[in-house]
Amino acid sequence: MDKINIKRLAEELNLSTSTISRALQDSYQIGAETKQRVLDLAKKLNYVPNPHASSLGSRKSHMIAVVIPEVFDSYFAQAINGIESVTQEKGYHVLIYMTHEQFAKEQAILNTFHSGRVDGVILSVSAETKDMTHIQTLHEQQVPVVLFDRVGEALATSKVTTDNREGGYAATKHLLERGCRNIAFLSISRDLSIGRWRLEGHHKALRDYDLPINEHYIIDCTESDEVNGKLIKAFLRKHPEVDGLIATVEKLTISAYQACSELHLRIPEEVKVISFSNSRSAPWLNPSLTTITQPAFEMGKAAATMLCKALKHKNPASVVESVILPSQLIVRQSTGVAI
Amino acid sequence: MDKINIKRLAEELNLSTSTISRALQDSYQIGAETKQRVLDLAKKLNYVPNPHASSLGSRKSHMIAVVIPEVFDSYFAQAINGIESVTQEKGYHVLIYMTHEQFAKEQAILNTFHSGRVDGVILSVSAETKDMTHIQTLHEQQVPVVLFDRVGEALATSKVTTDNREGGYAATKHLLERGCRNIAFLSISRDLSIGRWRLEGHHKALRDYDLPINEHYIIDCTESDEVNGKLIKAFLRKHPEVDGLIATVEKLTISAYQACSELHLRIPEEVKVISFSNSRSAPWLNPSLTTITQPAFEMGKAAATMLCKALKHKNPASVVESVILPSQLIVRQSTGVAI
DNA sequence: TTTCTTTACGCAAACGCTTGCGTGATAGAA
DNA sequence: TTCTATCACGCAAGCGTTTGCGTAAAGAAA
Repeated sequence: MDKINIKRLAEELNLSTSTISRALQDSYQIGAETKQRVLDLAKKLNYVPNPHASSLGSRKSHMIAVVIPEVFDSYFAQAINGIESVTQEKGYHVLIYMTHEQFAKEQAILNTFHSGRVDGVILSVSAETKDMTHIQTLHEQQVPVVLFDRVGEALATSKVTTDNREGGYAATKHLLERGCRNIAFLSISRDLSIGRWRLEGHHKALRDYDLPINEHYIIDCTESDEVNGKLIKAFLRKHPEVDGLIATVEKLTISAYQACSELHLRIPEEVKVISFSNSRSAPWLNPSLTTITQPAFEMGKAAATMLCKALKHKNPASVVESVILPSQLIVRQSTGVAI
Repeated sequence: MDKINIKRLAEELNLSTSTISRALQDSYQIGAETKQRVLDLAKKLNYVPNPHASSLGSRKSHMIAVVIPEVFDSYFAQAINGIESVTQEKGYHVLIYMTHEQFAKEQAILNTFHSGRVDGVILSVSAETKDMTHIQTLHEQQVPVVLFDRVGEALATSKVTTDNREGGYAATKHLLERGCRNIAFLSISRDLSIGRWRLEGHHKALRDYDLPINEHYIIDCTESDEVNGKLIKAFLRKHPEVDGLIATVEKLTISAYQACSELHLRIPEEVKVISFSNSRSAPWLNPSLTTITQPAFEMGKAAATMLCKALKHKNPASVVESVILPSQLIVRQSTGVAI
């Protein structure tokens, strides 16, 4: 499987490289049929033009820079800061992409990384992602990828995670110790390893306390805050016995608070809430929020460090390592402590 | 002023391009003296190697991609989302840089944009930035830049801002109507246009209400949350008459809440707080926070749209436009409303 | 039929830098 | 003095596209 470039396409189709180039650009100078042939072969061979050659030739990079003072609050924002803290000193530039939790977008994005657009990838998979072959493929083409936070466990790539099982366990244990007996678990995705581990920790804690595991107490949330709010509200109305809520991601907390507020359920008196969260404002919420917080900045830093290290290697994709950073339980009012 | 490239350097110094290239890479193959000559000339000519040519030649891009599901909360994170929403559909890739509020970093970053690393720039200047020539220079070299939020007003570039004066006015007016008479203004930078306008609106409101303008009530905050907390605390202790606080940026709110908490000052009873903020958790703070909020997502979107539009032009840097988006006063408990 | 347009494509020169290999000097070793 | 390293640099072939210009073929106009 040698280099697949424009010349290769040209030979294969008995055309000149210029024709290929123009066909790919949908130039008016190229006949419809020829265009189609080119497009077909390109797709078949999974051809992605080399962006640097394009940029060099055309004098346009198709890149725009966003320069901002800072970005904080919320897990990923902090992680980006961590990443940037090492990349900038190592002389790397960072491109940023959002999958919006869509598998298709994630695939499309990773697909543009083939012809050397980037030297490496730091990725946190989308909630929809089950199939990991697009990551595997990238890895096989020697572009190193380090997964962080939301990882694909089967993948033989570098990983940075937190002790999610322990986190789920600690969260549940804390609620149990505060007297909760009917704990609902707000989940974003059953597929995400992160969610699975947290759930497993949750179950383990329940077992350790000889409590039953109730499938109905696991609420599968969606992308939409609005929908989630309704979901949680409906759930709480249907299950008035529920006295504890575990939000597996930050955003669900807001929906939960909102739902409780609308139902006039008092936190923590009637329902206690704990969340996996990295929000700086957790201490200042009403009531202040008990959290399991991850070392977001450090995780970003670790991911970037691992990637940069790999990149110095002759065979970057071959150097894989994993770290698991500890998360931290921070007790506040939402689980019923006095000030 | 023609193209300044490696060949040009070579001719100028009577060396070969390979020598130049190696000298710039600090290769062991090049003598110290020669290296220095090259470096000197490069600096003198403000030479920046073309990254695409480098990447093409060396087969490494020095770029890493960060792919994440989403990033929300806080102004810049939301703005990035807005930017990405248009760039992804227009086929641009976005590089992200953090200045950490340092002028030197901002300069250094923009400096790498010369040899076409990017087609355009979306920038929000750092708090330290007074001199705007680095931006001007970029603009003159035909790389279009659109300033957003924190702009340099003298610059003839595109801009996206909010009606900061009106915001400052509205915030002050609101506090005055709630009965405040001694309002402190927490500022991050006197240089930032954004701060100046907000302050001006603040002053105008005071004048309209026939109240004196007290210079001592303007607190110049720093980068450090810790320092800011102390600053505010010390201020409040020294000025017990102060009954209103305007935080010009989100992060100062946390420091303010903290300071009040430590001094056992009750919000809103003793001190009312209003903040320019985009935090999603504002409604859930304790007490919930009255805010002037900017349309962050829309601003990012507008900036990216303007940039993309300019980029289609033959002479991108020449197309400049400005939009001013309205901010919104959202009244909550921190300024004393009942639930 | 001749001439003029289109249409559809190929040629080849950039684009600006990297890098393997080669080579003349200089220096130390024998 | 001769031989062998080492040093310091130049040659030139890439890297994979883009694009201005040229042209054969085919159809339209005359």
